[in-house]
Amino acid sequence: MPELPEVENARQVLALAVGREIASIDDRDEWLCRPHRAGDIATALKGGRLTATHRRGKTMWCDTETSDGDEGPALGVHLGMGGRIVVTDPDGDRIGGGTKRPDRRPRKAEWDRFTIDFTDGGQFRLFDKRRLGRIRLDPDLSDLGPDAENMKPAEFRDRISRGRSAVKARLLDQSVLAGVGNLLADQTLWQARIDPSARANELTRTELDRLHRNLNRALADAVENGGVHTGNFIEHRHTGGHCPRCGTEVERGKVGGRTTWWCPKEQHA
DNA sequence: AACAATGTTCAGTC
DNA sequence: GGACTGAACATTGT
Repeated sequence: MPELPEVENARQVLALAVGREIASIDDRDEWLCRPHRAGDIATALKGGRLTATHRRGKTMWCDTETSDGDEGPALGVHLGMGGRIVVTDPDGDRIGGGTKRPDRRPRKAEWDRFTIDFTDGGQFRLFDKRRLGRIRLDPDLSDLGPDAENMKPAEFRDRISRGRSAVKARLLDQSVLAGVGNLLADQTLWQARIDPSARANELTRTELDRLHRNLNRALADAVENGGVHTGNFIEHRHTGGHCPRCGTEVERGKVGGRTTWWCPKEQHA
């Protein structure tokens, strides 16, 4: 689930945990809480509270303050491939996240990989089946490019075309710009009618601007419709799928290390 | 059983 | 040294 639109949604849920006093923390999963040892995060934050939430691309972090009111370490939260944020009220009911429908999918307790208990009885949980999410103190953001949303056209052109690799690989590179994932990249390239394998530095200015406009459009659509999976190309992204514009059967390959689908008729150099 | 999965990182190569 | 590529990572679902 998590690309920029999903993560922004998760951040808004996380914001509902701000200001609540931390009673205890379960950080026993040393894989997720790397590179800390179990208890490190609990010790650092117990008695304190989250004071603000931030997001850049797919990375979130919270400012914290200690029980003395001093500034505490930032709490980094990354959803990985399939993590979700859960925040509950004192009754244990989930809050935030738009849809109030209780999820009926089976959920195992051990899939809650990190938990904060607040003194009011509510919780913050990182739910992550695949265990590729990350919780860390003072996360290093220095390798993250600017957030993919609201980039200036010139900045987008410069950063994307700076490298010689496939344009899709540039879109996925979080140090070039932060927030685009595999689905959003395929959706954007299809909308822009650009071959995912095209060398980034060989794109014309017109193509780069078209790519940028369509990234913004795909982003806005995903935010409005509730996720990158709602993109109108994504549903055709499977064997036997057809381009919703021209009807050509979509092709599948590997670009930028990820499975890639595109319309071979409309997306080529 | 084998493979893919909406992500990141590390080792290896040019 | 930088840029780039592919495998590895842990786990689940098909």
